[in-house]
Amino acid sequence: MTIAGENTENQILTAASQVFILKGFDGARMQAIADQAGINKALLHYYFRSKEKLFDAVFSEVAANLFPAMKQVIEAELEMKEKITFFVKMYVKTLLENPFIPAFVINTLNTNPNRFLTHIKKAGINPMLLQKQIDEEAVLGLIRPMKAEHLLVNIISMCIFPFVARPIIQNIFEMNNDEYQLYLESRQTEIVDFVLKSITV
Amino acid sequence: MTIAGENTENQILTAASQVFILKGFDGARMQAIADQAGINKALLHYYFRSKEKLFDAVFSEVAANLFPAMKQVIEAELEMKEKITFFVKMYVKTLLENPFIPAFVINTLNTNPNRFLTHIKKAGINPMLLQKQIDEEAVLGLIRPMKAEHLLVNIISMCIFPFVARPIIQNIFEMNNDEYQLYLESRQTEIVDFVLKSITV
DNA sequence: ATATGATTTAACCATGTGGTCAAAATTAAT
DNA sequence: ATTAATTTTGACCACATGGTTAAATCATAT
Repeated sequence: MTIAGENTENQILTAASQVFILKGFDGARMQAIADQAGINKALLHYYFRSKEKLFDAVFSEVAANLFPAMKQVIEAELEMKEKITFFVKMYVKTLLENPFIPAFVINTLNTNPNRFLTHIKKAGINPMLLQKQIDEEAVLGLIRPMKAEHLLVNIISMCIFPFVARPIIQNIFEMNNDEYQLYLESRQTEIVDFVLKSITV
Repeated sequence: MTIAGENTENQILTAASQVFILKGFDGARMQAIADQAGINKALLHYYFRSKEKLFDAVFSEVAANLFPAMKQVIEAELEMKEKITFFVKMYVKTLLENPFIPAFVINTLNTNPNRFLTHIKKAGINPMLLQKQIDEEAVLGLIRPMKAEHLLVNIISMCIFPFVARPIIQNIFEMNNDEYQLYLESRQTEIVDFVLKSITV
């Protein structure tokens, strides 16, 4: 077996990622993916039986790259404030490298919920651990008591939202593309500040 | 001219809203809209020339209902902390009544940016005013100094995100639908708390 | 060199899709 | 009641779309 097969498969996956992420499942065209990959449309069906299967492959890969890093930080051996600092900086950095992923996931989530649910395979994040740490540190007076499901969602919301609502925000605050890039980068420290100030007793 | 025309037009708009919001532009089918409205597909084209035009009509209406309330609060004569309290409660309440709108807008924004840009017509929100108020109250020591584009985005992020990422959050924290509803409601006070604690000097 | 299996392609196919049109049905005007 | 205008419909069209197939090309082993 030559590696050409694997190679083509990867070409297809790369092309499919790009098109699906940009257009969503419904907006993506098999022909567009084939063109992007520089191959015949029939080859798509040779490697992946259907559009759905191809999408699943792409989505799995994308989703797989999204959660583990998160999980890793959350379960790290760090004081909560350090953990938050580290998490936000890493997460926003990841988003800066893949700015269209969040909108893609949200789009899939909401227009094809069934398609998503098959892929959810337990994000693997254990909020109990997080809550435990919050409780412990609260007792020590390091942070104020709080529910993990609010703290975590607050943080992630602030990280992700500027990526999915970019056109609106950019319009309201009249930023050009360069300015918005700087804005996104500045949010790393800004979010950390904002959160730490809030959870300090 | 009878009002029957207007009536049918509204029927169509209502049906179109439902289908577009649920499926997005690309996923929506004219036939599905016609069925939902209980009319013939050709009637859609009689009242609105094309799918695009129909979508525009829907999107205009949806967008029109989204910003003005926001603008109103932001320009109100209230101290910042009161303003935030009022804004968050009102905004989350609005979202609870239209839980699928944010995902719909984000979807449109990201998969059909051009379609959106024609509708953007200046959200009308003037961030300068907000910044001015922040600066003034910061001098008075009522709140800490901060950039409006971070404060406002932080707040709106936390309000909206749980509506667009619902399946993920619900999965991670293992909530059922009722629990999630309560969670969303509880966020009204939770977000206010979180923000006020953060901006207090 | 040649047979064998994997890979790639061009040409097709069935169906779905947005959109059109002429005729029917309904409403309004005389 | 008759005409004219508006609204609604069923049938239809051109084209796009996901998918198939048989043949061609390529690689590999003998």
